[in-house]
Amino acid sequence: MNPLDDLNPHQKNAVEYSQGAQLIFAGAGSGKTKVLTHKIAYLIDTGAVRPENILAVTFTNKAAQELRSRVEEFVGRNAKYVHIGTFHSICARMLRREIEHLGYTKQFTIYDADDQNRLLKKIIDDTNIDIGGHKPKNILSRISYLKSWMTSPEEFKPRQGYRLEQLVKELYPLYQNALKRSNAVDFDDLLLLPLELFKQAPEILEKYRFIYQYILVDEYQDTNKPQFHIIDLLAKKHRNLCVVGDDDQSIYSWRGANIENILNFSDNYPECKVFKLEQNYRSTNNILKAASKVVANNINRTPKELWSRKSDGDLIVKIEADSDYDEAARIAAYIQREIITNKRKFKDFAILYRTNAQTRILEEILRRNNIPYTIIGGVKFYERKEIKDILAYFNVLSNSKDDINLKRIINFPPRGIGKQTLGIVEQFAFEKRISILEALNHIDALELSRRSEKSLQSFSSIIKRAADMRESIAFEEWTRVMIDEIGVRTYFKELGGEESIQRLANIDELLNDISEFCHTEDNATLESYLEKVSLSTSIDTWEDEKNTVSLMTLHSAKGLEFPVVFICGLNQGLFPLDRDNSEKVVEEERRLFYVGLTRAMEKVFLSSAQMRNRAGEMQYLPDSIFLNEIPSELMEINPVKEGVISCRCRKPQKSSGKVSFQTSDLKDKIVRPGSIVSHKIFGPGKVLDITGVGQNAKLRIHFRTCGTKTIVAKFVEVK
DNA sequence: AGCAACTCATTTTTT
DNA sequence: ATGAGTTGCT
Repeated sequence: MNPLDDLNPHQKNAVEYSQGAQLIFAGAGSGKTKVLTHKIAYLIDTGAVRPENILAVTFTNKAAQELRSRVEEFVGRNAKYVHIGTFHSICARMLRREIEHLGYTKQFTIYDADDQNRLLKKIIDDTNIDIGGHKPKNILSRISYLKSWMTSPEEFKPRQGYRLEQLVKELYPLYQNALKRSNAVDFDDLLLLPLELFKQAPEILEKYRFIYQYILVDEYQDTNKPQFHIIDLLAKKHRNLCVVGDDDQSIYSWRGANIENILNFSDNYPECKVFKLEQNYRSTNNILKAASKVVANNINRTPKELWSRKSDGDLIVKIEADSDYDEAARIAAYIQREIITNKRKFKDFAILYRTNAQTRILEEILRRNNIPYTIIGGVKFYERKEIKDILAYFNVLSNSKDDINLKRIINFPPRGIGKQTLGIVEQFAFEKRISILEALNHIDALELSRRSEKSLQSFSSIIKRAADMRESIAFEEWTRVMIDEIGVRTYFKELGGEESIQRLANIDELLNDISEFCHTEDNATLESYLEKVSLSTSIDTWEDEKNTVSLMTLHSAKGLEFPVVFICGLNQGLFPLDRDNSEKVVEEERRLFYVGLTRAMEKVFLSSAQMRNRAGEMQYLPDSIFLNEIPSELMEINPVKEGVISCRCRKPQKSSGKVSFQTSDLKDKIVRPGSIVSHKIFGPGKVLDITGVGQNAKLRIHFRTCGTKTIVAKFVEVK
């Protein structure tokens, strides 16, 4: 197929224009990915640019994969040479090659939120700084925000009387130093260090300018300051820069995304040509009208008019529920109704919400109704404890300075290295200015009991053996041997119980993942695998062909489309979420709502619940102001009456099979006096009486092994 | 050193 | 309603 075929005139103009800077305002569903795909193919096809000289930056790895496979349809194997990836993955790859200029080694570790948290906590412990009630996580998010605006520790001016800001001022430089000492970078560093590199070594900038002669950036409205500078520096010479975005879909200002980047693009590239794509191919007209009306309430935007040739379609359905449970039940009922009356499949539905905390109830109700679902987001696979522990071994093997990961595993599985022993080693390492792993080479110099010394020796030799093995066997095989060496499997097998079985299954899943990686990646190494792991998100691993309902936050839904979309929790305080009610914040929430509405192809359901359980207490919340912004003639309220919706009364049933490893088991324990239960330590026993209800009820249990004890319900298994 | 159970605070969104 | 951090027992 020709890259200029199958395009509307506006799309065609945008594809054809390939001389210099270009700004494409692409409304929701206007064929943005299509234009990017065709444009890359066009550049290659016409011989204007060689595939290896094209850089395309997308928002998620999934989008990158999709773009690559669509380009492949045009240009075949040439697609392989196009540089396509997210800002973070492209920067990580660049740093892997060049970071030594900045005093790190190529084996640097990418720290995730949990690693960052451990690192900051260690600093707080070591320095005895009193953080008086403030949480390390909050301090970190402030630091991250400063970094996303490129404010250095020295430049940051805390306001008088703001304790949190004083703490940030104190801890930010220490945190930064600690990262470097650990040969580690955080997500913000991935964007900042390339800029540092370009400044310190202009020849490297030249090199990449030479490689990336034509640059395309997707979702440009959500780029932040460092991202802007990276692109700007790279593009400055050839000035072949095509940015695509939609200011109405800018939803990441809280992490430093700067909408001005797109609104003021022509200030930096005065020669740029502006294109607008306003024909929507995704949604029915009613959906589009509603979305346009909503977003028109925002002041800070470029005016635009989305239109569609599609029919009006169904009205938007407003679901008015009594409670959050009722809301979930009604959603479940509408899904079943749509499946029966309109022959839809489970995978046609997405349920979108503002906060991850809303998943729990939805999950429970869907499960009770035998509706298969996949949760995108929440606890990610690679963040599970047992997985992170194994990955910590891998990280330590790659980067010997990584004390944070080393501390995770020095006593996992338990080998008798406690606080005391670790403290001695840490102190020694601190004094000698070496890493903990290096300190283990001098065990004899430490004053330790025979026992502790032996434990440390055994840990140290596991690491040494593993390091030696890396030389001689391939990565995939090495991981398998490693997992045996570590003894995690044996540990969980001996520990027993339901939870251990799940953990063992997850470890197998990890091995499968590694093996798949090794068979798809050209040169799979420990480092390249770790990089993939640290940069992958739950959206990236989402299998869209699986026939399940998708549950995710509105943020995660960006860039996706579904025939039927539910947006739930449309209550004032929850969506828009209240933290401070400045107009700027409401505008971003409104854009988020706009993003949600425009995900839908055929049908939208909007739900609110009068009463919701928030942080353990019931709250009455009025309807979201956003609901009033949709013209009433486009909406029908509770079209199906109460009697029809009865599924919430249904009895809990076992799930219809494996839904996903992210789905946790519903605990339907019914305990009464006389029930036989089993305790992990004390074994089987008979319940004598019960005080309280639910998971925290206290049970008096007579155990065969050790007589009568009082145990909290959640610690026993019902027979 | 290790685990069971308590207390207390906690709900934004994520690369 | 849950989880993290911590205590207190073995």
